[in-house]
Amino acid sequence: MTSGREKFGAFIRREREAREIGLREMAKKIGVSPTYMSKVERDEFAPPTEDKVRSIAQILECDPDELLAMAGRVPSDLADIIKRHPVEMSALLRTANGLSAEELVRLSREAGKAKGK
Amino acid sequence: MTSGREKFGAFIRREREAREIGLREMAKKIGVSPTYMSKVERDEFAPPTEDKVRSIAQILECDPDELLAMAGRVPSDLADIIKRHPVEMSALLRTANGLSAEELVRLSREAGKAKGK
DNA sequence: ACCATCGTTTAGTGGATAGTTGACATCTGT
DNA sequence: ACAGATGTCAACTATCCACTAAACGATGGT
Repeated sequence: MTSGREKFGAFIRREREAREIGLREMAKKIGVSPTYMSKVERDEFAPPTEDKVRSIAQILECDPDELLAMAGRVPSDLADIIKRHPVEMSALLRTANGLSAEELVRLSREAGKAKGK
Repeated sequence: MTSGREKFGAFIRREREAREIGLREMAKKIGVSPTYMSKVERDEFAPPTEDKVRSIAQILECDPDELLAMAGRVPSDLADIIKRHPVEMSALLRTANGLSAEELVRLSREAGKAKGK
């Protein structure tokens, strides 16, 4: 099994059709050719660059971070954050790995408190 | 501080020379040509792939996460972790941004407690 | 003097990434 | 009937990326 998760292309096709946007219209808004869009939506081509994925997220009104994850990309601002404190952030992420979504939210709140001081 | 602004190439050259390892020897251990090594160390070429950066870190006995950060790369295991909970992890990282190293260590311990249950 | 070793220069390669163009069949409304 | 919009196919292409080969000049030891 490649992944239990839905593929990037399949997801955006479904969401696009749900919003009754044509493939050509979508392609135009993003700034790519319809052909390319078609191949991406059928997962025949890899997902496009970060800026285009963000643009898609905006059009489909879905979370950019989630869509970028589906695209197999780390949001560039997160990459920058990690770069500022590589050792501590790596440790944090590795420890946070395996926590549930709820626990992660709690942890974020904890971080927010430290910051708010 | 482990100088935040030093370039990848300059850093590994300094560390390599400090350990009295020849450029050719280093290149051989990593599995690249001396030519390439030379250019990388003078920051004329971009840092190599993750596996080679990790191999360099081991030879120079320095932190792989830190070296990968200097190389402008996000460790692939961290990318995977983010991918598992994109929304929560993105929120966590963005909130954690701006915290000091000490506060980040405290936060990691907090995460460890939630996990250790 | 010799030459081995050092890092460097010049020039190039093979594969991946991120797309494009133009023609094509298939529906849909008038 | 046919005009227009829909998605799709085959066939490129351009630019990076990650790296190599061969020859080069400077340095140090015997």
